[in-house]
Amino acid sequence: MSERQTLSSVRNAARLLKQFGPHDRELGVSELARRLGLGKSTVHRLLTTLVAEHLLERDPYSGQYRLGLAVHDLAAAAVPNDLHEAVSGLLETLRNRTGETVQVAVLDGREVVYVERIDSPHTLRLFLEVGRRNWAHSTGTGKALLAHLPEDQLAELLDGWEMPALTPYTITDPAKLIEELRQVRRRGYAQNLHESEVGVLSVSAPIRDRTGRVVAALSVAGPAQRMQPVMNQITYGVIEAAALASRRMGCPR
Amino acid sequence: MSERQTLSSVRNAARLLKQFGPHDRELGVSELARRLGLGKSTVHRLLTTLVAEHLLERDPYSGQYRLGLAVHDLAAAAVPNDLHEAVSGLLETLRNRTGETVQVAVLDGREVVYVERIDSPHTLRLFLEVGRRNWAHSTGTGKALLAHLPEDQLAELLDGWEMPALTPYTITDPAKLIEELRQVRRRGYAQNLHESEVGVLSVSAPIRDRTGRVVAALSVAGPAQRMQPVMNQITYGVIEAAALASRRMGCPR
DNA sequence: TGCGTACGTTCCGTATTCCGGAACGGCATC
DNA sequence: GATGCCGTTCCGGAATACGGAACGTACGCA
Repeated sequence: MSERQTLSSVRNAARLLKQFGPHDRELGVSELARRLGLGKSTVHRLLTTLVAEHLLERDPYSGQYRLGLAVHDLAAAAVPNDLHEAVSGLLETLRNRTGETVQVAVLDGREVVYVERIDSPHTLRLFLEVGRRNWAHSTGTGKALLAHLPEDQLAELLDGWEMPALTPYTITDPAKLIEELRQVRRRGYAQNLHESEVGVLSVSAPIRDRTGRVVAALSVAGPAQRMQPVMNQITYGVIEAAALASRRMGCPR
Repeated sequence: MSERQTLSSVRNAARLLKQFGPHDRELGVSELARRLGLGKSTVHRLLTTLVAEHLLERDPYSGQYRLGLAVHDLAAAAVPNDLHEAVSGLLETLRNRTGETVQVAVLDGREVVYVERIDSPHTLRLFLEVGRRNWAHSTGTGKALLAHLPEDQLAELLDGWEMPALTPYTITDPAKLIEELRQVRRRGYAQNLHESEVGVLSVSAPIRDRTGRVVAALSVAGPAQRMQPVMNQITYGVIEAAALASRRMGCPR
């Protein structure tokens, strides 16, 4: 969009706010003027305005400025009400980018439930409707979710779990599943390699809420022949989309 | 401060951002113009500017605007690096307001450690230096902290805890302490009524971090004769200061 | 199917706002 | 005591910001 269509004083204010960070807790008029390339009187006026709006506050002793409480209020207001809103737009973008089915699932005991889904445009595609369930141990989303369960909850699920071998590749040994989940945590995403259905691959990454807790998993799934050649691109796209959804949920970077 | 000293377009931008909330996830040009009493073209320009700065984003389908990811980045930047920064200024204000000693403590096993302290100006005052420890069961800060421990951690502490009776009023029965802690949780603050030292009262409230977890307790303490007549005011001030510190830590309201 | 309403976008004239340099007082350092 | 840097205030100039009008589009209703 054209620079002419934006408000320079508002952009200056935004740029000023973005100067603050973990290593820049407090800043003064002159330092901000230097960083922003603005006059000191200009910066002084910006600061006064932002303090009036509680986006900044001034330390009465040092005279320096720092981010104010209204910033937290905005962040709280920015957090979506639900998962659907958090992934809004992200699934379409990823489906358009990869050409494959994109879905979001949550864990329910030893199963995953698909709560969001955008289908691949290909005729050959997975056919699973929202609300459908599948075994957690044999799907990418399931492994992405199991991997981030608290240890006691995972142990409780594993106790007495006779995992069905849906294909010759399905992990059915609890010890092997635990090792697999350790790998999932290590690299940040899960893969389903013919484990729920021969000929089907998927990549999944966790979506976290503002406390960092995993609340869902996002995945791309499709026929092995189409997925295999572009696994790296798909993996990257899944991780990026899940990270964006997490950030929308207020999860720190 | 004078209105003349602030930037009206920046104030408009701030007011616009504050229109968003849990019940106002997405807003359009005309609705914002109505709410803000501004022209639609003015609002359109504000929106375009804020989108450019990623403080807002626009839903490509509905055309409506919502808060953007930069808001979370600001909130993350707003969270103090440590507790000292979170309470900066709050202790002086509360001490000046109440005239009594104000302190912040953290829990260490069955003891509290005072990490911040502003002394009362009165000659008759508590004399405890930063770093000093005290029994958690007999202090306001201790009870405020114990009250919000996970149940298993509290049970572990209580197991085998022979609580010294520092005064005739000290709670030494674990069952009574548990009941007392339940009261503390219910009303949101703790009181020390001659329990650590006869003649000394205190009021404490918890400070929470961005996940809501209690990380410290803030309190006002002083001689019973001075504290007793103004307990309600002191209680209110303590709760308010602790809430402010919590909000600075990024804890939702 | 046509009409009315509301939305968002663009343009342009006007005047208000915003910018920044200069000057100043205060504080810290040498 | 001098110097340097900070933050604050003032004021003149010019650029920006405002908002009304006009327009196209979309939607709902009869």
